[in-house]
Order: sequence, then structure tokens, then C-alpha cells
Amino acid sequence: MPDGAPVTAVEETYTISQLAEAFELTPRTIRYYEDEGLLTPRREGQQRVYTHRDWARLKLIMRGKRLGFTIAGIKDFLDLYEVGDAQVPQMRFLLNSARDRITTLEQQLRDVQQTLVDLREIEGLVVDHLARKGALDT
Amino acid sequence: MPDGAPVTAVEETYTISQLAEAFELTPRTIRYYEDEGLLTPRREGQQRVYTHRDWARLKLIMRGKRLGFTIAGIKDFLDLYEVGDAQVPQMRFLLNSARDRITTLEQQLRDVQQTLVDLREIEGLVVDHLARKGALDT
DNA sequence: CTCTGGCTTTACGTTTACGTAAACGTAAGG
DNA sequence: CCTTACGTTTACGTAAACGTAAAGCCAGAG
Repeated sequence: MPDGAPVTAVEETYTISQLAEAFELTPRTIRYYEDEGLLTPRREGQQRVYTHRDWARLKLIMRGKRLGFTIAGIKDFLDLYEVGDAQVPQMRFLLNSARDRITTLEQQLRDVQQTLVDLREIEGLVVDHLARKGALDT
Repeated sequence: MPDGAPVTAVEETYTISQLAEAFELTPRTIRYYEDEGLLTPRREGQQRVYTHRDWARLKLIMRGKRLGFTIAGIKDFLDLYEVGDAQVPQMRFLLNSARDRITTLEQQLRDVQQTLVDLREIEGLVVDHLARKGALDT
């Protein structure tokens, strides 16, 4: 094994359509995320090559979408995960962003919980009503 | 007091701009919700008159928006609260809707909680980093 | 009566998050 | 060499959720 050889095996890579299928997106959508700065795959010729890192970021993107964030909001959010190499002023900014985000998420948590309470009560009422009509089966 | 008079005092009503201010929306937005069938205020001449019921529905609408629901999704959601006067087939449909909604909300709950865990860890890391640099103040 | 303030309708404009079509590059297979 | 299967860029199209401008109705103040 020659000196300076990589310790790990060759990193696994993905094509755009592999990613698309894995996350149930279209290639168009993935290119769009790149345009918006959410992904920055390297190129091999003109083809995009995605790595495990892009996979992880896409997982975060999907979670952000399920939470109703905008693409721009998700971009800011992703930046928070990249906090390693920041200078102090940038750090302060990220800290504020993170805390803002935490505040709205705490509100969202309360909203989700209250809505679940409501819906479960409604479900109970409906089931009850159907039972009284002897129409609960099927 | 004449027979058939209302038991409660005259119900409190609101103009469109009163509602708009209370919920930090524009009148345009409230009319839009009416177009989409989320609100159905009565008219006095050509003016819209909103009651306590519309107020309550707007509160639910705002909660739905914070949860990232679409307007159409919120409309379906509001219908679930109006379950009193439904026939059996409609009831079954509503029951399914409610259960679907509960399922996605449970996913959303997990997403919010995990994101909060992530962000609080990031916050800890950043605070730590700033502390090491003696740059925590202000 | 006129003017103002608030409400109304109508309708076109805007942003976001992609869809979709056109036209082309390139590597593999028959 | 030709086709097929992916990939690429460019660019116009679209649905959702309002914004915004234009023009009119109508009650109360001066």
C-alpha cells in the first residue's frame, strides 16, 4: 500500500437519479436545490457526483420540508450544521439563528401536540357516533 | 322580555379590519380565505360581519399555517371540527381524514423533536466554542 | 353637499417550488 | 454507425398564496 493512500475505501458515490429515486424526488428538484445552494456536488466531466455528505444533507432537507420550511429557510438551517470553520462574528450570527429557530420550533411543537389532542378527541367522537348507529364495522 | 328572544346578549361581531389587526393579517388575506371556503361571514348590506365562530376558525387557520399546511389542507382540517351534522358515509370519510392527519402529525412531532435535539446540540457547541475564545459576552 | 374613512369588487402582478419541453453531449451495446 | 439510456443546460409554464392598484358604494362629519 503506497504511502499517502486513503485510509478508507473509495467513497461511495451516487448519480443524480439514484438520489432522486432514493428520496422520491425528480432530478429536476435536486438540480433546483443545487441552484438554491443547498447542495454542491462535485463534477466528473459535466456529470454531477454525489457523496454520503449530499445524502445526509438531503435527509435534512426532506425533514425541513416536512416541517413546512421554505427552501431558503432550509438553506439557513443547513448552514447551522456546518459550524466548524466559522469565525467569531459568524458564530454569533449562527447562534442567534439557531436560537430563533429553536423558539419557532418550540411553538410548532406545542401546535402539533394541541392539534393531536384535538384530532384524537374528534376521532373519539366520530367513532362513538358510528358505534351508536351500529355502523362501526368495515 | 318577549317570547323567543335570544337568551344571550347580542353576539359580539367584528369587521374585517378588526379581525385583520387581531391576527396580523391583511383584509385581502381574510377575503382570500373566504374565497377558498375557510370562512363564510354573513353580510349586512354589502359588508361582511364576523362572529366569535369566525374568530375561532381563524385561530385554527393560523395554527394550520404555522404547521405548514396548505390552505386546502386547512379547509379539510376545519371540516373535521364541524362533524356534528354528518351522515354515516361522510362520517367514515372524516374518520379516515382525521386518522391520516394524525399519522402525518405524529411524524411531524418526531421531526420537530429531533430537530430541537440537533439545534440544542449545535447551540451547545457554538456556545462552547465562543467561550474558549473568551467571546461569550454581549 | 362634499369630503373622508372604511368597506367592496375586479383584475392583474409576484414569489416560491418546482414541471415540462427542447436541444445537445456521451458512454454502452448491438 | 445507430440507437438507447442517461446526463446536461436553457427557458418557458404553472399552482399556491397572497400583494397591489383601480374604481365604486355608503355612512357620518363639517
